[in-house]
Amino acid sequence: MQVTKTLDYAVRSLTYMGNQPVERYSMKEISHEQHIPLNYLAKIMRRLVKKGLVRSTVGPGGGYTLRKLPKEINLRDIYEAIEGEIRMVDCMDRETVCLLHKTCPQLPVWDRIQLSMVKILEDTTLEDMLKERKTVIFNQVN
Amino acid sequence: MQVTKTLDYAVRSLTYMGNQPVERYSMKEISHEQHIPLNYLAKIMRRLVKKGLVRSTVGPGGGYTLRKLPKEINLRDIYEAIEGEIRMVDCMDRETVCLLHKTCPQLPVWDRIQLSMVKILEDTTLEDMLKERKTVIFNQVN
DNA sequence: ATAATGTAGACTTCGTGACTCCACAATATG
DNA sequence: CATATTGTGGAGTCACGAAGTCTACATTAT
Repeated sequence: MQVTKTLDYAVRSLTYMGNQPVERYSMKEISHEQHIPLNYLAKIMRRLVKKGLVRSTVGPGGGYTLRKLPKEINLRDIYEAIEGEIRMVDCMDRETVCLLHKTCPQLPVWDRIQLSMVKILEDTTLEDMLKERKTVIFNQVN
Repeated sequence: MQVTKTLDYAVRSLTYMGNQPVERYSMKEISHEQHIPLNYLAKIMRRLVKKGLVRSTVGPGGGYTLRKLPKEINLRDIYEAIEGEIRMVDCMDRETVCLLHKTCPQLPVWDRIQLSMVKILEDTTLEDMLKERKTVIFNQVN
C-alpha cells in the first residue's frame, strides 16, 4: 500500500521532462538532476518508451521526449506503465477461499477504494502536477 | 499498493467473529473455518489483542471475542492494527531528494489518494461489511 | 494432574523492489 | 569510415519483508 521508488522515479522524470519545452533530455541529465541511479533509470525509461509515454533517440545528442503534451498524460498512465494494472486484491490467488465463501464481505470496500484511487490518478495530469507545484514544508519530519 | 494476505486474514477473522453473537471463538475454529494457517493466525490474533480489538481467554473453552460491537469497529482500526500507520509515501526515506527539491509536485496527489482511502476505511465498519455481504460472481477469473 | 487453550519469539522460505553490470545497437560528427 | 555518445536488452546481486513454521512456555477449566 505504498508508492514504490520506481514509480516515484518515473513521475519525477516525466515531470522534469514536462517542465520546459526542450526537445531532448538525456538519461544522464535526468539521472543527475533528479538523483536517480543511471542504470536503474535506464530500465525505467525503457518501460516508459515501451508503453508509448516517451520517445527515444539514440546516438550523440539523443535522449527522451514526451510523446504527448503534459496535459494529455495522466498519473494512471504512468502508474500502469510502471506497476501494471491497478488491482488492490488478487482474488485469483485466493481462489480456493473465494470459491468456498461466495459471499466476500470485503471485496466491495477494496473495490470502492480502488475506484476512488483510479479516479484521482486519472484526473491528475502532468500539467496539473506542474501547476500545483507548491512549496511543501516538512514539519512532520520525525 | 495491494492488500496483504495478513490484512485479509485479519478482516476475515473479525467478520467471522462478528457474524453471530457467540461468546468465544477458538483459534482452531477460526483457522479451520476461514482456512488460515493456525500458527500464522496465532501471530495475527496477538496483534489484534494487543491493539485492543479483541479480548482473549486462555485455557479450555478459551478463545477470542470482539471487544466492541461490530458497528464500533472500522476498517481503519483493523488496517492500522495489522499494517501500522497508513502512509503512501515515505518522504523520510528520501530526505535528500526532498530537501533538494523543496517543491514536490507529486505529494499533493498521493496525499489526496491517501485521505480518500482513509475516509473510506473509516466509514466502513464490521457491521457494514456483514450487512453488505452479497454474492460476488467471479466472471473475471483469468 | 492433565489437557486444552493462547503467548512469545526465533527461524525459514520465497518473492520482489531496487539496484548493478556488461555486451550490444544506433547514429551524429569529424 | 572511425569514434564517441547515446540508448537497449537482459542477466545477476542484495536486502528486506510477507507468509508461514516450530518449539517452548504460560494460563486455566475439569
